[in-house]
Amino acid sequence: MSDTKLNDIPKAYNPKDVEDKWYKFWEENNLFHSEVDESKPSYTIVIPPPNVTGMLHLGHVLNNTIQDVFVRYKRMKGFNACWVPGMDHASIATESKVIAKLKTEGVDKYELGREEFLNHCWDWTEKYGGIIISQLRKLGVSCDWERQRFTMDDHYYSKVVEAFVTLYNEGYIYRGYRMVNWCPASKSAISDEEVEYQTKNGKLWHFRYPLKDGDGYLVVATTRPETMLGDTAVAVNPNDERYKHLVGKTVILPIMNREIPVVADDYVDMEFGTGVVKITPAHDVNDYELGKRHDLPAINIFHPDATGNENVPEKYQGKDRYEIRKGVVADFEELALLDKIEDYTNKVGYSQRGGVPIESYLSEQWFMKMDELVKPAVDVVNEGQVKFHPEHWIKTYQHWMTNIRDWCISRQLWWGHRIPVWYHKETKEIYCNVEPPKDIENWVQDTDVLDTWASSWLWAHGVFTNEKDENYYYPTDLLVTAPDIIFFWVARMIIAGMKFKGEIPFKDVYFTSIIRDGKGRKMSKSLGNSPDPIDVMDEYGADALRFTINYIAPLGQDVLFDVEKCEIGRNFANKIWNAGRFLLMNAEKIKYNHELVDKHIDFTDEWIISRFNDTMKKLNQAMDKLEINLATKILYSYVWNDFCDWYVELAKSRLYSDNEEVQSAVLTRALNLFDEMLKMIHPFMPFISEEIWHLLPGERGGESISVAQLAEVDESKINKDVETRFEFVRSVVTAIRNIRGEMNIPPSKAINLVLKTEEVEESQVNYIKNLIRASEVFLDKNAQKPGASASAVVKGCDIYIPLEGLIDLEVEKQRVEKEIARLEGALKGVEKKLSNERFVNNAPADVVEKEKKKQTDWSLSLGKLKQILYDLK
RNA sequence: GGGGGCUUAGCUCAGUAGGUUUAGAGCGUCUGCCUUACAAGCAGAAGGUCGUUGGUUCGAAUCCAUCAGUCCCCA
Repeated sequence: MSDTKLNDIPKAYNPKDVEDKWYKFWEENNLFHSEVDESKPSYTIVIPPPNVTGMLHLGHVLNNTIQDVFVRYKRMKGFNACWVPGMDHASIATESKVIAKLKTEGVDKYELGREEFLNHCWDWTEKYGGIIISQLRKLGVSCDWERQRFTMDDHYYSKVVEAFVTLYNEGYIYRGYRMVNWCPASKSAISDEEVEYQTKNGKLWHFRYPLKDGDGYLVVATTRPETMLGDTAVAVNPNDERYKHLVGKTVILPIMNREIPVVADDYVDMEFGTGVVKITPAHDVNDYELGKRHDLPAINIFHPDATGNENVPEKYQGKDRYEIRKGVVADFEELALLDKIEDYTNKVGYSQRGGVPIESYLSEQWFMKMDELVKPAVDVVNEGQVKFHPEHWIKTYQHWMTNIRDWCISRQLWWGHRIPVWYHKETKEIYCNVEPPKDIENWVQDTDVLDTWASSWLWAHGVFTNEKDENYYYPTDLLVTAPDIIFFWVARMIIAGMKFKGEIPFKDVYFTSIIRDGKGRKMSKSLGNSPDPIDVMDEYGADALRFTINYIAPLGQDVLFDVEKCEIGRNFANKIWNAGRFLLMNAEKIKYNHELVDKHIDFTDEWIISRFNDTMKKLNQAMDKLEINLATKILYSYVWNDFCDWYVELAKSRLYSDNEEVQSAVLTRALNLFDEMLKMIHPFMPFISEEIWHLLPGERGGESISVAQLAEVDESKINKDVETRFEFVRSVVTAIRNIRGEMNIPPSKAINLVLKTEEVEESQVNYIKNLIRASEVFLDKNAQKPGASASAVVKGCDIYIPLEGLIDLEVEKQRVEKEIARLEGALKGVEKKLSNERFVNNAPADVVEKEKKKQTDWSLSLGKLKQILYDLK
């Protein structure tokens, strides 16, 4: 019971006053901590660990709000809910940021050395890791903070290394000298998935390569002139009549003055350029393959940072690849071997993290053989053990899985899980184990670390630090993630789950919308179109942001976000606040008495109870199907339309009655319904629901709404008959409000009402009277229409409003004519159906019955309206 | 080139299982209201031949095909 007075409850809801307070309360009381409890079913979510380098953005807000809604909902449904938070070390992203920071201080990574550099990374982690976590708290997430994990935690680190050793021992991991995607910025290999293709307006340079014997030359076209320094052949298509006679001949590679052969290969596209292509096996994947077929040498021309190495002319050594490009083109011009330059649009692969064009680069790397490993992961998705929402992502997943190539898992970086492999200084023997070799002085460890995703793929079980927990919480229930990491993470987690646990990592995968700005553009720092969620929460409240983002984010489609849209959530919060305020205000004068909760019940109470149960049922169904967007709409419409617009308005007459027991019964019931409604709201808007819940009189059971239990649906209370009785009242009231509106009769002006009907109950009439502010209502089954009056027909009931002196006959005629036209149109449609023999014979009987009923009802109403119109003329 | 999504009111989107009056909501627009919970509000209204063409069906926004436009992923 609260001693808050009305004066203490502000007219408008102010989230600032309440949000921090309740988060502190939840955390201090450790309400979201979960322990193994075999007597209860678990409901587990592992957070997609945000990068330590990151700041909270709207994508996180959507993603984490969805997780929180499900966790809170399940907690309130009696599950042992556990949401494990954590962070990802984000090897390449973090390392490049730390390098950039050190650079501003004039410090170089290599001068610093591995140990020192890692210390800086840990400092960075301490500093920025905390930011995103505290930002998440502001959003109200009910994570189990005692279980917070980091991919570089000792325990997790061990699991990653163990996984490597296992796969190595089983032959899934091997080392090889191969062509990889190379990021010159981070000087590391990256995986296929870390390459992003961008369309660029470039040039196509046509170079002349002189033939060794005799006159003439071949013209090759290239988008990358600088690579010609590493050319070891030119190639043509074997079917190309233009060049058949030249196959086997030799050309002189300009600048390098190297003799290189003309080879024939099907790979060459006769349509591209001149049909002659230069072959650089060391710097192009296709050329590499072609080179292997023709036994060509591969000449590497770049240092790891994509500057020229010892294999290029001295003037280009140490120069950047784009400077070399300029130089090479100039050289060709000078040699009179530049044929022409064309504009050309092509796709250039960029390093996702490094932000620079990648190189295809030959190097020694570690790879994971994927073809066997993916099989169980393909099956569990096909069989529906792991369900995708929306389902259509299955196709994308399966397509990727069945075309998968070996995964390059080594990175030439320091921040991350170091590859547990040592090489013997003398024998060059390879040792792979969790523990370093005993005679460590004779070995050197591999300097590379693992791809971040080769650590986070263990997240679903790796976050649990003992077997008891792992067995209880794993498989987890739900993974909520953006679709752009379906390959990086989702697919690989399923692979890892099947491989290391023999079980799926999660039962459902919810792919969130991608947030765009109001114009449909991706949120990006450079565009400056990405609002800071913290500012948004400061302005509108966390609840408002949470509700809004779910309200506007349909499953599986992009969501166009504008800060102003948060008004939806803010206004909704204000509505809830004021409904509460109204009830609490009355509770100061009227006694809350739980014993009266079932007393003085009429059809409006039964109606709202019916609506409540129906809503709860639909909400449960929506949540079961992971249709959170639908759930917000169900909730919104119940709260605003049913509860506030109608039920509260209907309840007023009895709250203001002179019977204290009636007052008490109505208020008690309303407060209890409001309580249940707050619980329904709570997973979506945890702060405001908690705040008001504590102001409610009566025993509310428990210290926090967040651990209260949602009402069970009582099917027997979903009452169609009662809903019909209510609908009659609503229709009559709406019809009369329409008349008031169209006739410009202000609300302050009292009216009288005549209802010509036999089937209306006194209580219905009373509610109608109150809601339309009628001074008198006359009930008469034989009523005659008063002279100057406005009329309507609702469900066979004639409504007359005498409007002597107020009525504009012309307006009234138009009103009635409009309604007649509408009904005639509708009737025509029905009659067309009913006159179609095939419809009557083939359609299900109940459908035909329904149409017949419509015909009868509308004909009746139409007849009455025509009479009314006739009288008006 | 392959795959996927989307196209419904001025805008953003719902439309679950083909039959819910002649398709709904929010925002915006228009009209009237500071009606003692809420102007962040209340009441009312206008506004759509559901992208095209065809097919299946007694019946299509809904299922199928085609085309067009648009966005994304993969190569």
